[in-house]
Amino acid sequence: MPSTHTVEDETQEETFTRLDDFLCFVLYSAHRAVTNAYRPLLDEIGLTYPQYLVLVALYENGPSSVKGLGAKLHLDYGTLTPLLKRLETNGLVQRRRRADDERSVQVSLTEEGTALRRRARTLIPAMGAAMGLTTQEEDQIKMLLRRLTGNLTEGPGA
Amino acid sequence: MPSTHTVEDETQEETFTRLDDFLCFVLYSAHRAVTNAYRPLLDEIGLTYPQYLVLVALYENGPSSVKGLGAKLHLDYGTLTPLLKRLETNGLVQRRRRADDERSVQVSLTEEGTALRRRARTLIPAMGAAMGLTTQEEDQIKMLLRRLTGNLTEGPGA
DNA sequence: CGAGATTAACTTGTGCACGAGGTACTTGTG
DNA sequence: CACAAGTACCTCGTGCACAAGTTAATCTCG
Repeated sequence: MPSTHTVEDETQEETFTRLDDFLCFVLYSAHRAVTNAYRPLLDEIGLTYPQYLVLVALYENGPSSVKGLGAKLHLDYGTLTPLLKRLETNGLVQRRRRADDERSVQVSLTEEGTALRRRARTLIPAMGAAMGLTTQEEDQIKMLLRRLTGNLTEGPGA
Repeated sequence: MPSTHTVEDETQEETFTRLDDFLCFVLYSAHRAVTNAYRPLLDEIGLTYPQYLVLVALYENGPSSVKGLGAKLHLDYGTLTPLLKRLETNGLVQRRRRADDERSVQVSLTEEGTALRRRARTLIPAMGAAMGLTTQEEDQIKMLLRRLTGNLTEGPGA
């Protein structure tokens, strides 16, 4: 009940979806709840959430270009470059220009970075438990959200 | 297949969940896909995504304290105070100290802010269409994500 | 009433996330 | 080979998002 409404505009009153029913808001809230839940665990190993994802991606795919990481994580250079520099400063990754293409920067995990990613193995089950959903429910969310993301980024599966 | 693996550590190889199967990553990707899809639409009316949510909340609940907005949106003062100042600079909200409690700041929509929120009424159906999910699927996501958020913020429904 | 606790809001600092603009290297074409 | 186009990356500016520390008003209760 918008308190600023006066009697005049009752012509099309209350056709407004409630904020709590916005899918985008539910998604936004859930995302922040999840990253906030990860935070204390990641603080212990000195990582932020996006940094953690970068280590996971590098562990999974091996040495990658910045472009490749961006494609995997859907992030651009403006986000990745400073993030990777911080990881390098902390000794977790190495950044090197490729000899065969001086434009490209090859990012690879150091031993310390590899060890840290392995140490973070416990995070997923810990978070899974805290979320309190069944495996089927998690799978259902993942399936629907992947379709949503796909539709929004590649255009509807036309 | 982590390329940095050597033969020694095959003891517990491949117990690592793939990044694309992280629920948190799926959620993070979907959230960013949605806000990126909103961006061009919001640019037209000169709002950012969180600013849009604040206008929606104010329209729905009427004049609110900063604390009240924070509770509704799960945001803290460090985020809201500068955001509200920008909205005030743009003439969309008014900020006023309450007479009966000088600690509290009452935030209310201006006429321009009210008009803008009404103008943004078309965003929800437009985005809903772009997401390409059925109403049932959207309801399912909302239901599951609300439970997830609840479990993570209030602790499991113990 | 008055000292201490509480509360509402603000400020500062760090780190994403993204757009726009810039640089250096490589490729394609005449 | 030269030069235009394209590519990979970096930088800068804006705006969240959050933690930690600060200020000022209000409440508590002795």
